[in-house]
Amino acid sequence: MKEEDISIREEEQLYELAELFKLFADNSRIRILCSLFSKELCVEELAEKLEMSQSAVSHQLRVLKSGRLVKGRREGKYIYYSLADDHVVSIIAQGRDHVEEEHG
Amino acid sequence: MKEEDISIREEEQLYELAELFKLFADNSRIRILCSLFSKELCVEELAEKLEMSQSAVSHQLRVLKSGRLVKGRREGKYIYYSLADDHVVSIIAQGRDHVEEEHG
DNA sequence: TCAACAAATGAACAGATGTTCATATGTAAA
DNA sequence: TTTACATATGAACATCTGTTCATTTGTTGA
Repeated sequence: MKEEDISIREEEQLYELAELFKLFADNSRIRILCSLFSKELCVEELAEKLEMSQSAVSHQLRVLKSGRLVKGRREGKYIYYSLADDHVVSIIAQGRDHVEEEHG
Repeated sequence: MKEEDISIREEEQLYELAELFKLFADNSRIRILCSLFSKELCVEELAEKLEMSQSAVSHQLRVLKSGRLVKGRREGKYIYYSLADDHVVSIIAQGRDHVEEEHG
């Protein structure tokens, strides 16, 4: 038996980590998340702002919600979505730093 | 014309950001990157350690290299790969914090 | 209840992605 | 140059993923 610096426990974590990064690994989802930085928006507002169909936005919000990156708040006919977590902002900021440095 | 808090310049950045996160959004690639945290490894070492084929590892290293996340150093027959950038560690660490908190 | 609107959902489709298999390239030692 | 080994690469294939389209669910106001 040989030494491993990655235990089985950590293997599970790495899998979850990959799953987390998948949520950020799509242009539509990144744009949705960034749109929610400053204020909550309903589905139609997102769709119009991002020039996506209502259906496409809704499908992606579903993905983001199941990944606990956004949350929805019903107000009458509308459901307002916002970021579920400050981590979202810091993860994106970290990535942005990397992208910016590559151009420097 | 309506106000946008996301300029065209930023749209490009968001696209690049999604491309960056794609590199982390795969279990094989995450495992390769984490294996390179502590020390550089050649392709065969990675393949054995991660129980992947030589070809699969090589294909993924190509992706990671083109994304400037790893770099290779030839030493005779072997090519030793290592992380190209400290950002890799901090991005993964940031993600790990998020994953860990979700379990807490 | 009905009409109108907002959001969610499922099926279908096209495009992207990761692996395998076979092969080519590159390096070192005989 | 030959042989052996390390790595890279291209094609093929199966799987995954994001969008569209059609429809359903849920809410409000008449």
